[in-house]
Amino acid sequence: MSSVLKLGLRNHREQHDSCCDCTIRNRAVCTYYGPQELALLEAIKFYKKFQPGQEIVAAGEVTEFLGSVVDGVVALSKTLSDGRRQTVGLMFPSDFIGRPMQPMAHYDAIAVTPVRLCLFDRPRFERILRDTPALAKRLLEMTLGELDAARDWMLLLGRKTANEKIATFFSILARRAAALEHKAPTDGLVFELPLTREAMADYLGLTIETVSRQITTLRKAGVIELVDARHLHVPNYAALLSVAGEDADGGMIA
Amino acid sequence: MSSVLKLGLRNHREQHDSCCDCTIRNRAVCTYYGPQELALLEAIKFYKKFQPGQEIVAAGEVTEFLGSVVDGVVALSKTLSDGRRQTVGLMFPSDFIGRPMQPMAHYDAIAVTPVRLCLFDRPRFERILRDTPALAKRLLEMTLGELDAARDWMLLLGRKTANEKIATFFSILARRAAALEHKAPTDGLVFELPLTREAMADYLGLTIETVSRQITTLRKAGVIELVDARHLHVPNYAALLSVAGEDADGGMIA
DNA sequence: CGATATTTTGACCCGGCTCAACCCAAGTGG
DNA sequence: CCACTTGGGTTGAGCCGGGTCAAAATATCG
Repeated sequence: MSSVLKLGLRNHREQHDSCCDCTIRNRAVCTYYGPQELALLEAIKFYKKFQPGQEIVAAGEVTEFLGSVVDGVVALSKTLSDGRRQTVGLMFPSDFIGRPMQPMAHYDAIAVTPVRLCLFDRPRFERILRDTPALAKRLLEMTLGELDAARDWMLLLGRKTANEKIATFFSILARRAAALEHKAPTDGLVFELPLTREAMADYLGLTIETVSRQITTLRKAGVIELVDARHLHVPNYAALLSVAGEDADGGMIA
Repeated sequence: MSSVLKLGLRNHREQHDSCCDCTIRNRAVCTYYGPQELALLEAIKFYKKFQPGQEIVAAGEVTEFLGSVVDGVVALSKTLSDGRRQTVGLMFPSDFIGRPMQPMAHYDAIAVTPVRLCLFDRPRFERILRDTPALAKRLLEMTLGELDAARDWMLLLGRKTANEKIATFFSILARRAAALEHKAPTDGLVFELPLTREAMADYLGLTIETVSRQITTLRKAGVIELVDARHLHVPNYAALLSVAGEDADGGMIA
């Protein structure tokens, strides 16, 4: 219930690290910034850690801060009054959390793994946003990317079968894992599933049981292998893509 | 198949109208522009009309133009290789079509009613975008709005029942119709359904038959009345919202 | 007016949900 | 060290909402 982005947590700030050797330096909002512009953000940034399952913001709250995911995975979710829940976005390192120019949060943000955020005070960030076009441009670029990803996900939610949903999700994780090592996905790739079955179900518009059953189905079909419940081995990436219903490398981003 | 935004249609341009008395002057990308900035866009804009069902762009095409919907409704859709189709956005007057900084279209755009677009040559528009922060700001604002709408729609696609989907869609159209007359939705509101049953099914992640059946169900429950197949009467807006599963006025935008 | 598209309705089926049991690994406390 | 929780994950049995297939009813249009 108590949101940490909401109010007065300056006391809990982590110490500064230099932006220059930040792991997300070339992918986050600050990408286009040169040294002196970067100093503007560096001056107002602070880090904050969250435990798995911890709520970062709740829908409807007024947030005082916004910023980037540095480590870990954050789920953005919406909930109906009777408890049905849909995750509308998974935020990985370098993704930006919080909506500029509109302080009220439209969705819950929950840490699904241990998370570290690089946060900025909202009014100060928005002033910098007004004054430096490079930041505005990058933010527009990232938002357009999010929009494309959201629309890809709409196709998945509205039209794909449970089996295709799981395969699509795994193929995206595989691509992401390969990209982190600066290469294309290869056969034999092994990567971690950062989500519980429940978080996967929320993201894919399914139930836990269906997620589990479809994973079993993919396993028995030889499309994937489970190292353990949280580690996946993809013997044949093309086969996975084909089950996912993507032609070649069909557009998904996040 | 042949896309009209793609190439060399300068010959088919409609005549200019003044931006000053444009019907979408205060809501489109140009909102924040003063007279002299507006002249920049005015100089390069042209109008183009489309018939219902006509394709405006196809996914994968490189588009030479982008711009605003002036009249009518455009559906943005994605299609799987076996033909399953999901509409990922409905664009109404003042909405912006086309992705700056990335010429390849990610989805089909199809006119669902007679449509008039106000178009700009891509390279020239992007130059203006670089040079005038007001445009960039407005575009960011609109894109963030689209992202919120897309995520709301993900909740609908992933978690709502067919009945709730239809009711939600109608409540949004009701809100939009009321907003056009600058007032809140009132009981007794009558408005047009601009979409065929098929287009609704594509948007809601359903089949035509289910759409038709659920409309009948809502009618028999007294939540809506059909003036004719394309005109809806809402005797009790609160009842409609309640069926839609929205608390009070739950956040939906487009 | 026939011709063609759109919408509605009916009968049936099946994929994914519900409910329930069970498994397993990791605490936790006596 | 073992008994007991606890939280994730898997599996099974049965059901039902929405899909499929088919046909009738109702626009829309030359």
